[in-house]
Amino acid sequence: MATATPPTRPALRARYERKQQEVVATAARVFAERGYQATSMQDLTEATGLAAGGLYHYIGSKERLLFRICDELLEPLLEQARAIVAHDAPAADHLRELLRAWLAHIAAHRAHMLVFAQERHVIEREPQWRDVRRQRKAFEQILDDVLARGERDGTMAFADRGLTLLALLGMVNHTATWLKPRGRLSPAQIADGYCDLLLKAGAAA
Amino acid sequence: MATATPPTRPALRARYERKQQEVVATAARVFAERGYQATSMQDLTEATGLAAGGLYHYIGSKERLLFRICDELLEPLLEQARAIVAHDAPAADHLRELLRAWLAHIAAHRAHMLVFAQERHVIEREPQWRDVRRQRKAFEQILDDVLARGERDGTMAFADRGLTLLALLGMVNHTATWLKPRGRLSPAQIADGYCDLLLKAGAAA
DNA sequence: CAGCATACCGAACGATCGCTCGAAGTTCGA
DNA sequence: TCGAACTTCGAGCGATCGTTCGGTATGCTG
Repeated sequence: MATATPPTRPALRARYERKQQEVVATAARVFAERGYQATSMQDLTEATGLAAGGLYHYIGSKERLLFRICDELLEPLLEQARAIVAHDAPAADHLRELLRAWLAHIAAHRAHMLVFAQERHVIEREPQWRDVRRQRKAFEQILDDVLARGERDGTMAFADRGLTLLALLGMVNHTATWLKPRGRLSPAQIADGYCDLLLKAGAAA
Repeated sequence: MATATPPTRPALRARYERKQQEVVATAARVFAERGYQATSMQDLTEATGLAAGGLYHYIGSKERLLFRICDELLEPLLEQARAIVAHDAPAADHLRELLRAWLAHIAAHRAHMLVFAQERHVIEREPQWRDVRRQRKAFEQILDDVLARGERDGTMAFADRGLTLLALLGMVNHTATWLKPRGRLSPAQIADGYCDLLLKAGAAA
């Protein structure tokens, strides 16, 4: 995996990183629309306005670009999730907060999310994607822990917690495919909708 | 879209079609694992044991192959769904039957399903995929109709039927990514789990 | 058995792929 | 203000892409 060449002079570092992120965001949009493999570097030069050489100055390689997209998606989400479960609150409250943060994140990084889901087969198979897989796993674990805690303290009672978690992951991940900026429901409303769905289905007797 | 060259002699037609379907099934497996765009025709010649010429004898083109995979997935599923809602039964029974048929279909055509989900961006954008989009839409409409009927006759009461449908589509589609042939839960158990989730969440007051 | 439809091969085609690199232009720090 | 660091260009690299096609072998059919 080739690396880009960031400037050593600190004064230029900020400008470099801003432009780099701009390139990543543009690439994410194009990847989401056309698919990662189906997008050529030529497509990206057109979308970014940079020529081939200029593009590689910022990204290192096409795969590195994909990695960056995944990292920009998962890292801040995981950090938010950890912050939420760090403070004391009932499991149901944690679940609602997690879902709201998650949906807001998806809304703000819809293209990133679509690419991440679309390239599942790359992420799942290749050894160099182990860290990405680990981040995703860690996030899912946080959700499972919250559901487990709800079961343990008697406020939730799922027929099958494992299946419930998988259902939740499915519905939320799927959201990226239909979510529109000016849709009928806001990300928070969607999050609450999913949360109520789970809490009603798992209402303690 | 190039067309393959099926034999006119009826005696050979059966053999041709059997082998053709074998090729499609193999291709679906490889596509699901590596991705459609990332799979080269060379990969397919190795997976099928056919040389390039022999392969094209059966498939016409790579895109045609993708189309066949989608059609093999959607057409029989849609037919089953129509048969289910054709007979008289309570909405909840229809829902359960639909989910069972759907999950069984996913289990039997896991690779097809993964490819279909993975290549969403192709299917969504290109005009020649209109019929495929229409089939998917028709299936979703059948599901929505069942939920709407349940609301109308008072046996179901969803906070937001539209969101519930989207959640359902999400969780079921996502199932293909984690379903294992010898998993803890059978397709029917998963279907029932999802069905109970919805019915509990949408239990009439 | 004659003869054509079918099955399959594999070299080769033009196009396009991701990426490199030397050079030119620009900006920063001393 | 001068040289080094940085940014960007774009022609062009070797590799690989999906596909074609003339060929041969193997049936089926009359």
